[in-house]
Amino acid sequence: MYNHQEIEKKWQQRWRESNLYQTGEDKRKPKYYVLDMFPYPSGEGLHVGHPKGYIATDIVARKRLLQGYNVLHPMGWDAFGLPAENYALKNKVHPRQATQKNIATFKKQLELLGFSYDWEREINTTDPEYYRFTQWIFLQMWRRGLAYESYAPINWCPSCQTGLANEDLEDGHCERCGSLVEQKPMRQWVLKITDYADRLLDDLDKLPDWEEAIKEMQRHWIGRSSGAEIDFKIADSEEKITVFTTRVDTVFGCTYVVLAPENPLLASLKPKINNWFAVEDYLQAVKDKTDLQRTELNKEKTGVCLEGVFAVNPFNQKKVLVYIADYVLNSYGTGAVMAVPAHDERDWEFAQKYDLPLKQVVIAENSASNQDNLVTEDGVLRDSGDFSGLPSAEARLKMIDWLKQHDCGREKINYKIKDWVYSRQRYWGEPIPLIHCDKCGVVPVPEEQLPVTLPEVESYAPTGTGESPLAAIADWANVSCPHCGGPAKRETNTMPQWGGSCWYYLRYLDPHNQQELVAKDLEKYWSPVDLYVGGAEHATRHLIYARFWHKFLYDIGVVNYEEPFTKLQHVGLIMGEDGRKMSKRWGNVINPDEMAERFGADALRLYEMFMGPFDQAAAWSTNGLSGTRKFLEKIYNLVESSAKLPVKEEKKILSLLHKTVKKVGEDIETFRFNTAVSAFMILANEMTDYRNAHEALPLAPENLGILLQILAPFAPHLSEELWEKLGFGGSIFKSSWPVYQEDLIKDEAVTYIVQVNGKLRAQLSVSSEAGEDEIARLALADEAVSKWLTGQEIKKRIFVAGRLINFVI
RNA sequence: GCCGCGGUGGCGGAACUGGUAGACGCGCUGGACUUAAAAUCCAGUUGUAGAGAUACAGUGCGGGUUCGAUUCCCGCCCGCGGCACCA
Repeated sequence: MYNHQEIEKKWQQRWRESNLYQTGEDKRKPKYYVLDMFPYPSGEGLHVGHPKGYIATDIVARKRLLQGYNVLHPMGWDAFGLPAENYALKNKVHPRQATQKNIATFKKQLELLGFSYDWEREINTTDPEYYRFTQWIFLQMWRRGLAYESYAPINWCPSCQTGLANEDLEDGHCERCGSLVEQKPMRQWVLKITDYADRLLDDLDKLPDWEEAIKEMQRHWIGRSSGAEIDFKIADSEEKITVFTTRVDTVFGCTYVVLAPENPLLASLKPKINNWFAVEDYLQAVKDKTDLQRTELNKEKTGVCLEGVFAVNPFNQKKVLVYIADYVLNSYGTGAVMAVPAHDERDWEFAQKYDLPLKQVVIAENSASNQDNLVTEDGVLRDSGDFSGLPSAEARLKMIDWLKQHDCGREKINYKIKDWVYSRQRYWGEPIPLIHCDKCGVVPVPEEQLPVTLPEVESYAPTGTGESPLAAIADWANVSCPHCGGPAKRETNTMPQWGGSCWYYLRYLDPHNQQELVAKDLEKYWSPVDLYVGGAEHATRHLIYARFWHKFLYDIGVVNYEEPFTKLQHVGLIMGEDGRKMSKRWGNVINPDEMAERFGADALRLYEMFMGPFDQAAAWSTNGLSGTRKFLEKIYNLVESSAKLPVKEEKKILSLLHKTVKKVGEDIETFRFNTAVSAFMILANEMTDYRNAHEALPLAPENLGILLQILAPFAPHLSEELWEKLGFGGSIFKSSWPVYQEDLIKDEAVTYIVQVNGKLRAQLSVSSEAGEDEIARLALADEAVSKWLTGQEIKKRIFVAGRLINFVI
């Protein structure tokens, strides 16, 4: 009887006691670094979806172990962040205590599933010994001008009472709590990720083993577009309006210019504006709109003309009208556009509404546009002075040259990605290691004084004033300036959730190093991460941030490689049995502990891999889990009966075993675990059928051992147990990954299909040596084939070696 | 609107570079064992017609290329994910 509870407990204990999963350091062996995205230890514990990715990495890690690699397979905790803090607030416990408790739960759950983590290397982002280096990296960025103070309006979550980065928004709402986010001007620390935008974009091409989908998401997020800035002088004034455009070629079609309502230029234009009251009304109306209302898709465009103000097109000296309108964003480009209604959809809509003139200057063949007088694609220029007759692409280059020569414009590249708002007005995060001195300005905390630890506070509730709760701790916040010794104040904002996860994969390489974040030789040996598995939701957050920090660390010589993660694989979600996302709210959460208890961790591991393609979402089915459980029972019974039954080694099954070794090996590499599990099942079914029919086992014990070796990464507990039962001795993971034999895989007989006009009419089993003519002769002799051919002329014969023969009549 | 992914039995899904559609699993139906049930084992399970051999239809829809299309091309529909007035 297969007693999974006993077996799994026994082997988990043995693995622990023998330190089986301690990372190998034998420098003669090749290395393999397999990494999971470390979890945020929430109060709810793991549900059955979390381990899916961990099972896959565990399979790969165990296979590499059997293949003789030094395998690094660590786990840790991304434990700073709002949920722990909110939980702590509600339950009046310190976030540290809540976090510790949650980590203990998570760890226990992970151990129940039999993962091969090296717990010696466990890390925790909230450990001061860890975050001293998070702070250290921040300081290096500050020193190089990559961290700066900004007073620009930022996203503010009124419920979490903190500023947020662009990446923290979903549909204009706070990603954490769902509240509508407001714009609020306040002092913030911001990281200059835009300095790295080009490299973050271009280097994606150096990552062939990243899924195209994720790279595409990052490309869009970075959103590089190249074009030009053009200066429009204001008539009878020293002021000018600079616009950004990707379509300089349409500049002769510009019939007006539009400023974003927030554009600061408006204030200096005020004296010239004849209808200031109307303008003020409009500004007020815009202000009253939420961001969502403003960006609503089908909203009709609105705006107000600045009467009395004219902008001058530098190319033809034409005076055009100036508008303000909220379809122009102040946060992108220059906060001003030249409007070319004949060649831009938005300008076209606006011009229709306000009856503004339209001038076509690009003629495109086969224009796809179905709106009158709107041509958005490239073409050939006309009515464009010296540039008439040029194709758009060429015109753009020449016109940018012209702008440079006449000093009224320049080439310009814009990005959608914004600098990373990096400070939070909350308690449970890494303190930002800076000090404000009235005399010396911003002064870094000396590196030997790191970490700046979080102080104990009475209340970690957010203040809502834009200041962190840390500001209220006078004896922590008030310090003397490290520079001049005078009275000074600590920076009291903390770092965001995503800070600690930007470099954690480096800390695993050298987790106890007190001197530096990672020793050079260890970094050189283990980097980069060979395989990184996690959810696609991190595509434009963690994965961009981490790449940014990594490139910075490369620039300052801390790491050797420009990209941290060689291969990235995303894991599809596991949904509830009702097809909805697993959540307490729907009551459809399945707990892995309970499933492991009932069916066994091995059956659970196998089932999660069997559910479907690894990267696709799939709905949970406890019935499905009973299927992989039955499969394991079959394996158990087969091996057990080997003690009682004679062995009659069967060539066909031995061949199937070797085919399975090949298939499973390949499927693990390509993340097609579902078909690997299916291959195991086919083999087990064949063996069981044989045993039932012949009262004998078709495979000798050493061949059963091969089966166990390839099964071991999937079902480690059972494989160990049966390995021991067969008397092999020692852990199965100290053995090696089997090599399949080509000669055993080759089939002696091949099944040919016989088609007439492409329709299947018969099957032929022939020797793999047989040639085309022989097969044709055999096929024609077959009654099932000949009856379709009598009285017909065979026009053509198609032969595919090893597969089919097709007669065309 | 743009970008990406997907649509195959009652369900989850197989099918390598165009070559036996529905592997494997779940569920269901019938049978064996049992006083009975569960478990287990055996058989069946895309639809239509037929007792049956078999025939025809069939991979979201409509066309096309091909001896042959789930696979390639053109035009649509639907679902999921991302971005979204980005000039």
